[in-house]
Amino acid sequence: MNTLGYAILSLLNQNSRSGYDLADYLDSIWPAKHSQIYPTLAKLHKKGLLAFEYVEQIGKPNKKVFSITEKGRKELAKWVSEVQFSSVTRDEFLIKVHSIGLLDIEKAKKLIEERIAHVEKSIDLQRASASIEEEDELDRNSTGFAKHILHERKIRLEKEEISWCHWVLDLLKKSKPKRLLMWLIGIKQFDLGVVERMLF
Amino acid sequence: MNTLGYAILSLLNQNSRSGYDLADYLDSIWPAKHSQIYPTLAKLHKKGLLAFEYVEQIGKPNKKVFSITEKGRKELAKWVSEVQFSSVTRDEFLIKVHSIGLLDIEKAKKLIEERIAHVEKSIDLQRASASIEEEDELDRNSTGFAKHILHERKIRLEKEEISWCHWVLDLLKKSKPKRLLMWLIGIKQFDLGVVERMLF
DNA sequence: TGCCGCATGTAAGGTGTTACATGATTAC
DNA sequence: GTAATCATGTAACACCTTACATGCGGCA
Repeated sequence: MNTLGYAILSLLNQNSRSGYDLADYLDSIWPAKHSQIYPTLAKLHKKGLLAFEYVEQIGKPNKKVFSITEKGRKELAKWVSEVQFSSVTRDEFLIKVHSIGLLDIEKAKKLIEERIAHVEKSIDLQRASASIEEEDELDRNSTGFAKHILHERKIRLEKEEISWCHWVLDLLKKSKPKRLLMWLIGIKQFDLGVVERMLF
Repeated sequence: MNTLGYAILSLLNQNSRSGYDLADYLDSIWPAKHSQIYPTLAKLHKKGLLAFEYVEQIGKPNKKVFSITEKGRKELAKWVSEVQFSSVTRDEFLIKVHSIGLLDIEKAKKLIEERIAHVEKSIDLQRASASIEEEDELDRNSTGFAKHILHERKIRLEKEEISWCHWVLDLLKKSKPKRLLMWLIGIKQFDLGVVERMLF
């Protein structure tokens, strides 16, 4: 059993859903495309961890709605109890930050500002989807509890990232005069036009 | 060209290194195993983006030390200037949190506490590797600058995660009496032994 | 004696993405 | 009429991990 399988079981444990729907919900815990979800659902079904029924719809294609079985719930519970967890993050932004020295100051600022925009957009999307849910349900076993704390986690981390971005932008502003100074010391004679271009 | 290629170019742009060494440094920006690094280095070399020389060592196997070429630096600079960045995080912990309702309160706490331990260990490792570097160099183009801000980013996000963990632990403690109360309302008659087990 | 670290690589297998295939309905 | 959304799937490819192969030196 691979991790995607457990992610799917985890979602189906809260609500029966179609494979198509799963893709959206998976994004928050273990992103996957349809082409990966459908074969995995078939595999889980073959193992008896979930069941499905065809649901006819009007104006839309029919769908297969999957639900978790008792066996599936047990399998999931067992896995969740195991303490180990592997985690990988691959973010192209980190590589670009690592090579930020290759960029001139304008492009460096742009890199960070684009990141801020990107993360803020994500926060807005997050808020939009969360506002539907009610927040007073704080019982640990309720469906809303897990979603609520995962949502809070994402928002906190994203806000921290934005605060870090502003911290970097500050450093970039400060580094400018220092760079100018070092350059002036290096050449000893200077042209005011060049100085202006480096400051503004 | 894939992203790993750019990650390698980015590291080699700061320092010439062997494939074996790259693995350690890659962890912070784009994790990869040796079996993936060596073929990628060969591919980059074939494209003329990097050069290498054999370095003999005493008491250790000889190594191939790679350095970036002018062509490689240009290719990297071009890619870094492009604003788009894709990012994926796949963390089993998120799935387990999503299914936290399946665990009894002790196991739920343990899940979060293990996470705290895990992240704190990572912070310690991070600090240990960073203390070697000097911090007064704040010029944007210096080798240390990028490492310094990436290091700060990681620490900030990890601290935020720990703070979130404590927030969750608090919620778990609060949810306990409420759960008990609801249970009592449900059954109307009760056994003190059961009550004690649910509280402590 | 056996395992760990250094060092470079190949092979096989699993995971994930992009593209293809089909087909109805709704919105611009 | 063209694209977008709903809906399920397969095929080909790219990417990543695990295992294998080799070999020296140091350590318990």
